[in-house]
Amino acid sequence: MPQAKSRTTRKTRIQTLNEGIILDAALEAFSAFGFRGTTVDQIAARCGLSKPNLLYYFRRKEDIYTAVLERTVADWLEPLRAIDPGGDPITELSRYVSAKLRLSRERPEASRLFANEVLHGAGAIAKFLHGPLKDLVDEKAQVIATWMRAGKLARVDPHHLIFAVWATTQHYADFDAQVRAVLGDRRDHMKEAEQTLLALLTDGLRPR
Amino acid sequence: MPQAKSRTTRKTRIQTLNEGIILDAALEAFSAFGFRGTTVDQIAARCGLSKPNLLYYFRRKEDIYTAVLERTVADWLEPLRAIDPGGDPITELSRYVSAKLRLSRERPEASRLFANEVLHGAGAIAKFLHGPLKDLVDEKAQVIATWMRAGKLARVDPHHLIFAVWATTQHYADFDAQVRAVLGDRRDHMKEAEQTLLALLTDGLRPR
DNA sequence: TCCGCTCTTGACCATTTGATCAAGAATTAA
DNA sequence: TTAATTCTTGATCAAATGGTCAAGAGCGGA
Repeated sequence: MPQAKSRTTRKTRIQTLNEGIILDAALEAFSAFGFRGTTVDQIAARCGLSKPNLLYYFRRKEDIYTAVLERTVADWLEPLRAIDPGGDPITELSRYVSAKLRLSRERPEASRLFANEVLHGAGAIAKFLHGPLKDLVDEKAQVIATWMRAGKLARVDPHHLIFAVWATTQHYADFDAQVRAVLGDRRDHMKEAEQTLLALLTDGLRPR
Repeated sequence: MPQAKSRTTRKTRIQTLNEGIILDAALEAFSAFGFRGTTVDQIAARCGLSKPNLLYYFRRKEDIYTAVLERTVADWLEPLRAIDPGGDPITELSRYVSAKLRLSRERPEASRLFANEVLHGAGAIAKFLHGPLKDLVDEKAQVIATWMRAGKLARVDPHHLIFAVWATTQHYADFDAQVRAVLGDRRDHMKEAEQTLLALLTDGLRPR
């Protein structure tokens, strides 16, 4: 039982390798079908291991799920953390939008896994949401509030501003099926999405 | 088998009643746990009917699901359809945002059911997305484009503008767990949300 | 009231699925 | 090479679950 051992012993070469393979396959499966909609057999088939072999590395299906979530959630904070209080406000927020949009395009499964978890109550990541996430959001909301008090940004609620960025950017990963249905097979819609979101964020719709 | 009969015969009083009860319970269950995550027993328990009784009104679990989806999806188009080409652009779009936001607050389960379906590929509503939804969006995008050409709105991609409204408003239903975690138990955050979204949409962040 | 139709359910079935285990194969350290 | 450890899997199990069925209860129109 590698889980028990790993507290004291270093991980084997094969262990590291297979855990990675399993988590990759699990991300695809869980993000596509959800926790209950995914079977251990599916994950096993997807990564070419036998079902008992999966359960050798992760004792329970739930352990696979939480491991995948934890690996995903880590990257989630990065772009927000990168906002620089010393930078130009519009530039910093635009970079944030672009970074989140790039994540949506490059790792849509991760976004969908996260979305699915939150959508269903976020039971498995409640601690993350109330802890690290809330702390970082509060911190950056303070930064934005400072910018606003200095007259560098229009005054809106910083928290809801951050929500708006999350919503609009992750939409392209989470609601991909809907976006594709509405836009048809238009190419490169992410480029147009970025232009639109940046324009909206900085100048809004009222003509100047 | 009431389904077969209903083609020719009118629905019984009891039939109408129970189908309503079942679909209400099913909406709660499916939106909370997804299709695979919901059991027929759960729905039955929630509405006080026996499992075989549910399956008397809806032969298969999937029939319950699609029935709930159809009932939900109908309301989905309404606010967008209400956009008036003859009205003031900023006013019309602001009303659209407010209407969608109100839906998120008053019927979050419906929003989450829809979100979950799209998130997982939208297999059960593909026809709706490619048909009625796309048609209506294209129509309203034309309206918005006309407004822009007339100089009444800043020029952005109308389709992505609509996506942005969807994303930001539905976010408060779909990602409720996250919003609550970040905001704490702040009361009435929907009021602040509305102010923020309307301000962003019309004027953006650049100070004037 | 009476009869036909609708409605309800306890018992049951087949399948799926998460999880276990013992036995053997592969790997590693000496 | 050898022995200890790690890794792998076919067979199997128990529980959960979607769905069926026959038999009886309830309802509504004549």
